[in-house]
Amino acid sequence: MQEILFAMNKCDQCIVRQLTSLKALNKEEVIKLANSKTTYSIKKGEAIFEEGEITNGVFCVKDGIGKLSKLSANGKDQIVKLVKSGELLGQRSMISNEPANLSAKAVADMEVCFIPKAEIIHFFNNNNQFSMNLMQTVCEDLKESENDKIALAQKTVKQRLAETLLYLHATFGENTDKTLKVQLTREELAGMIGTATESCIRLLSDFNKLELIELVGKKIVLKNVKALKKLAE
Amino acid sequence: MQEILFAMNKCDQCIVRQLTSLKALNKEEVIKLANSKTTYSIKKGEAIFEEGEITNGVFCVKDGIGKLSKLSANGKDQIVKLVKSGELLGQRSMISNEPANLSAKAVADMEVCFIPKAEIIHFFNNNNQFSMNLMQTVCEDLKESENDKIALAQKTVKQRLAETLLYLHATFGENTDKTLKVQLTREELAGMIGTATESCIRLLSDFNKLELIELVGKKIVLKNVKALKKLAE
DNA sequence: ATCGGAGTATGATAAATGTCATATTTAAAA
DNA sequence: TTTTAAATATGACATTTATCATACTCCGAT
Repeated sequence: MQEILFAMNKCDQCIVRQLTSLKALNKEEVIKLANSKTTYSIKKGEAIFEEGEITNGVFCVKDGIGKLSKLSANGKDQIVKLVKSGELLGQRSMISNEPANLSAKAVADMEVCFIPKAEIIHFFNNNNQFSMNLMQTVCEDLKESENDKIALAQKTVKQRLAETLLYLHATFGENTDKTLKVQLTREELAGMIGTATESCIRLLSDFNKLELIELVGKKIVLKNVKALKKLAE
Repeated sequence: MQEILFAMNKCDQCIVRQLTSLKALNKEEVIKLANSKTTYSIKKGEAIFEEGEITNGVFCVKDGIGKLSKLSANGKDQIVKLVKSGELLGQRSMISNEPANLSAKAVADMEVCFIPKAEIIHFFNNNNQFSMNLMQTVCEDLKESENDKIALAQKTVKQRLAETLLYLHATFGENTDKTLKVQLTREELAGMIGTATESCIRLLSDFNKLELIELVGKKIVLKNVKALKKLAE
């Protein structure tokens, strides 16, 4: 009994459970979850899994920021999505029974929990609310991806940069000195908007001169959110 | 009894059932399906649903070809996906409980069946194989969308055009005169690859001169698939 | 505190793509 | 068959973006 309570608490108090499909789990299921999960610490720059790897489960992000990316033929690392606390990683390839299509790496130190495939499938088959939640998460990802696709096809690099800076600000917030909390290199930022690193740097310079942003060393401060929004359309 | 058999046949013999998540349904469920579905004929150019509409169900494509697209601020219609016989439309927004993010229009005359949301949700909650199939379909769409995103971000218009022509050929096949079966206007083709109509026309001209394709009026014949594949990388 | 390398910045130039104007062709309607 | 509007094609040019070269700057390791 003591043990069960202990095990349960391990997941029961985790913030992630309030945010993901996992919120649909009942007490019994949470105990099952707590007993099968494994926790990992991932240092900035390290990989959680690599493209082509078979993961056999999903990773739950407890803390930190990660990027999902794919190395393209020309050697550029295209960032498809950033993930933060409360998101699941590797759901898609697990459900499709395929090796990972993307690599997952830490952009800031991360804490993640690994949940084996068998657990997820069990919850999926026995808890309608859970399966619906999971389904909705994937649908949300799909919508976002489709909208990104449209932006990539129709907006200029400048617009996409403005949009991405606003996204980073809205999603990950700022430090006390107003700089963006996610600290991506210029190369990573270029990889998010789909452009060359130099083009990205050049446009940041332009934005700086126009006082839309301020460059504090390698960090970025958004100075004129309204104008950035207008620029992004 | 006579009636039940009749109703059942209506969906039981439909090819679509062999291709979609619907293949997991049992006899009883197929009868339920047959009794609740509505069949529509959509003429080329007509809409099945428009962006922002609440559909309250999914559309099953029995025949023909459709496009999912979104009108962007600059007035261009970005095509996100083409659908053919055996695919479901509107699953995403139905599951997310949101108005449609995209418009669905016929590119060639279509036959579609509408299945009300209540039916789908019922199958989802009571048939694990169905819910898993549906989930896998959405995951497949997500993977495709992510890969499209990478292509848009990293490939040139020329590469994307080659890639798209190969996709149209592989997915929809050719007529007896070797021309592509899907007949998109140059504007639609431009909308698929995310470029200006004139750029698309110009590149088609180039491909024609290089004997990679042949332009037969408004129709297109792929003449050198190998070279196109190489071009697309 | 200094050094060295990665990351950032900027210039010069080339290449890709968009835009606007205008001609030509196609296919459907009269 | 002729007519006509829409679609396709092409030229001229502007703009955007990539590429290559080089310089600068930050920050951690020594």
